[in-house]
Amino acid sequence: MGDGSGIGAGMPAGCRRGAEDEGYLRLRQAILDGRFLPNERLVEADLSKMFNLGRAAIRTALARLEQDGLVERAPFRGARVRAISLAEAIEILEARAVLEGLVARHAALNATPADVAALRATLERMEADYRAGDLASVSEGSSRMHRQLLAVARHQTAVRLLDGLRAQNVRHQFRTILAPGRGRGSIEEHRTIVEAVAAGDPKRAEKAARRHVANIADALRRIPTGTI
Amino acid sequence: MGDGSGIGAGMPAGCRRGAEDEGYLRLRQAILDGRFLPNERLVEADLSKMFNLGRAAIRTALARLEQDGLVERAPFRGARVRAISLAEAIEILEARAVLEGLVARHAALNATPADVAALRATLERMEADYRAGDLASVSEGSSRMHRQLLAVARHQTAVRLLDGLRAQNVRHQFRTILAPGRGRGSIEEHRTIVEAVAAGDPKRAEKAARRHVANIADALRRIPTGTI
DNA sequence: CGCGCGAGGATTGTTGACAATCCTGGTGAC
DNA sequence: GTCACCAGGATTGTCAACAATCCTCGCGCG
Repeated sequence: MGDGSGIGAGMPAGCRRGAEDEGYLRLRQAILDGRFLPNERLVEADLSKMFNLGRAAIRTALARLEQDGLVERAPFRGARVRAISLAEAIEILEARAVLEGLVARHAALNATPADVAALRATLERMEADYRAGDLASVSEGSSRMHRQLLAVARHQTAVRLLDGLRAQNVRHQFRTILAPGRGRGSIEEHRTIVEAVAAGDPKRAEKAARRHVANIADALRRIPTGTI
Repeated sequence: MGDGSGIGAGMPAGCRRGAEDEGYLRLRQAILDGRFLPNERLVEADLSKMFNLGRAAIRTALARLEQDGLVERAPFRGARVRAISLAEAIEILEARAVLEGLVARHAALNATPADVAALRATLERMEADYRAGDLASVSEGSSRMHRQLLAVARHQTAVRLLDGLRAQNVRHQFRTILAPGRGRGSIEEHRTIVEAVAAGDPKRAEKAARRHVANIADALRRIPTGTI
């Protein structure tokens, strides 16, 4: 079937893993992008047609996503997007807080001057975006900084865990951005982390990162039971 | 080979999840029990015969175990037990340290008098085992206490993450038990945690738990490159 | 009118066979 | 002797069909 060719059009030949992995990655991204609602059923046949992949590939992708905590599966009843309650989102943020603290600590220990420069550049861009009122870009900058810190920390285990956790509460993320006044504080918190990393102060870096994520959790707690 | 121990013969019909889950659980347990060596190849056909399960069930089990970080899979080259280096084991312990700290903090906030009594009972038993020179039982008691703390903390996310992490460095675990003098110190650390939880002091409980796991990591660091 | 209940459709779980790919061993040229 | 190279076997990836199970809807009964 030539139809399969259309799938990963933009992908270079360097794609190590076959269609199986592709199904996993694309389905995961689809869930993260909100193209499937929480509790929406994920019917294997539908997904198979939608992604032009065999049912087997879809099936293993669903198994892996279940292990990630992104979908739920019941024996003969199929898979559905796991709905993450507010309480669970807060739990996830609590776990993220301590892990991001660990990352910041290691980042402070390992950062080179070049790393610090890159972090500062990201921070400046966030400030500019904030002054321009572009909150979406501020949020994106925050993601970027987290990724930079992960890279600097050189801690594969923390990377793996945080990837999973960040994916899980991506749906609740946008709420915190809208919290009034949160933008300003968020940038200050990022600055504190960067400065601690720049100073090579692991304890302060850890504390700052923890505080930052804990503040996000508090912001979530403060927004009671808003719809979706 | 009687190792199969009579496949699923004794299982009542009450098994919630189908054969698929059974394959996952049994294969996982087999890896954790060391019945497969690190880097050993996991051939689907062999496992299928060994566990009397279809190749499909084995395949999804392997996919899930890969997501757990217990096996590695390459596109057409099959799966093998992931070998966890000493460096990675230390990373995992670092992550565990902060997460167990989180658990201890929540345990201190949630513990009822009955919970505290149960924790103290476990501690006493560990002391008795230690005085009797039964280090294996001491280690088991330590596991038991961790499980109790998880139950008291009521933090599903932390439970999930720690389950995965503890499974991963089960292979390196036995080394730390043998570290000279570690047993005594370990029991003292457990006592510190329990007392902090009993006092309802979250900060102290977190610190104590972190310190405890950090000490295990240090013990690992001190044993250089011992074989296996 | 409410409710157990069975038939039918829909969906998943499983099996077997086939295609695609990788690894191993041997062979020949230089 | 060493290296490129190519069959042959072993193993995984994929597909289509079948069996098992669940959910829904309509029907008869109290």
